[in-house]
Amino acid sequence: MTDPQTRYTTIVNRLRENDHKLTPQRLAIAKILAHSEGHPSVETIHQALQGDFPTMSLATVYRNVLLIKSLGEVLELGFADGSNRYDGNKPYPHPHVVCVKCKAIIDPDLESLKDMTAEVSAETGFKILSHRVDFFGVCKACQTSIK
Amino acid sequence: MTDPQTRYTTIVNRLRENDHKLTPQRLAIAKILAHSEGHPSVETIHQALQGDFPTMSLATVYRNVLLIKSLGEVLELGFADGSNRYDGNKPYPHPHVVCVKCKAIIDPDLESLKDMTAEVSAETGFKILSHRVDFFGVCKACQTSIK
DNA sequence: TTTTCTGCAAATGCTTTGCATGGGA
DNA sequence: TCCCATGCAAAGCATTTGCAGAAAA
Repeated sequence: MTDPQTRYTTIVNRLRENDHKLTPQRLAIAKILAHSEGHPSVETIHQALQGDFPTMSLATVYRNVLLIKSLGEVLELGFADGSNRYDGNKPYPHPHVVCVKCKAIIDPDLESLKDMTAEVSAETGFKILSHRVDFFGVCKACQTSIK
Repeated sequence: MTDPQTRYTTIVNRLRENDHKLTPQRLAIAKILAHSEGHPSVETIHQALQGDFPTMSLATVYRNVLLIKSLGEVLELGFADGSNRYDGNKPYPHPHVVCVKCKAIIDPDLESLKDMTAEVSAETGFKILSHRVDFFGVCKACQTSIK
């Protein structure tokens, strides 16, 4: 994981460079994205800020996540069920492991990803630019939970 | 690619086994899914059937794709732009290679996929159930095309 | 005949947009 | 001061659902 403080600074700088105002709401959203613990959804971000900004609207979260995404500082993960999750800590393509029960998302380090990319290239002749690699399963905690 | 005729028969049998009526609309949708040329969307399927069923509603397509999916006979591919595409020819998780220029989609055979799944399991402790592995790049033809 | 399926329209649920006010720079 | 940003509500969009009539078995 990248240092959240560093990521936060980077995002704020990028906002400044592009002449976007640094409102308290915007900075608060940027801070959450810089951490991106558990890969938050818009809903999660909104709820997390209810304490500090009781009147903050969902629209503001949507607008700012979209803005930061347009600056290339957040990775959007759209899923088949329509849910969108965000990662502003590692805003570049990387593998994910998703728990189908508790919806937790983990970033594994996969040694074999480089080899697989090479294999794809060799077999198809494609020049590979990016990827979306997700695994779905049940996390340790959910495997042992009594329910 | 699996023989579309075989896939069609399998889907129809599965429908019969589960006591679902074989309406003309349902069978027509099953036939398109059995071929799944170009990984059709609901919209695409609906338009393709306008000739034979001018009054067919989108709801019917949605309901039947959902039904066949619930029988495990179609793979749903949700993309970041919100579009959902379906594959009833190979209804199980498999890797895709997408050309970002001409939108061609290839199904590569990746030897390293099994190893990667094992690596994910070993590193995270997850019990892996399925995956979504897509690579994006430029195909051979588009690499050499003069533009 | 019985039960499911279809077509239509209304209702979702998530995301975006219009507008007037509020607040950065 | 000058605009951009926010909050609210309304509008969009793709998908789902309720209902009455139509069709499969």
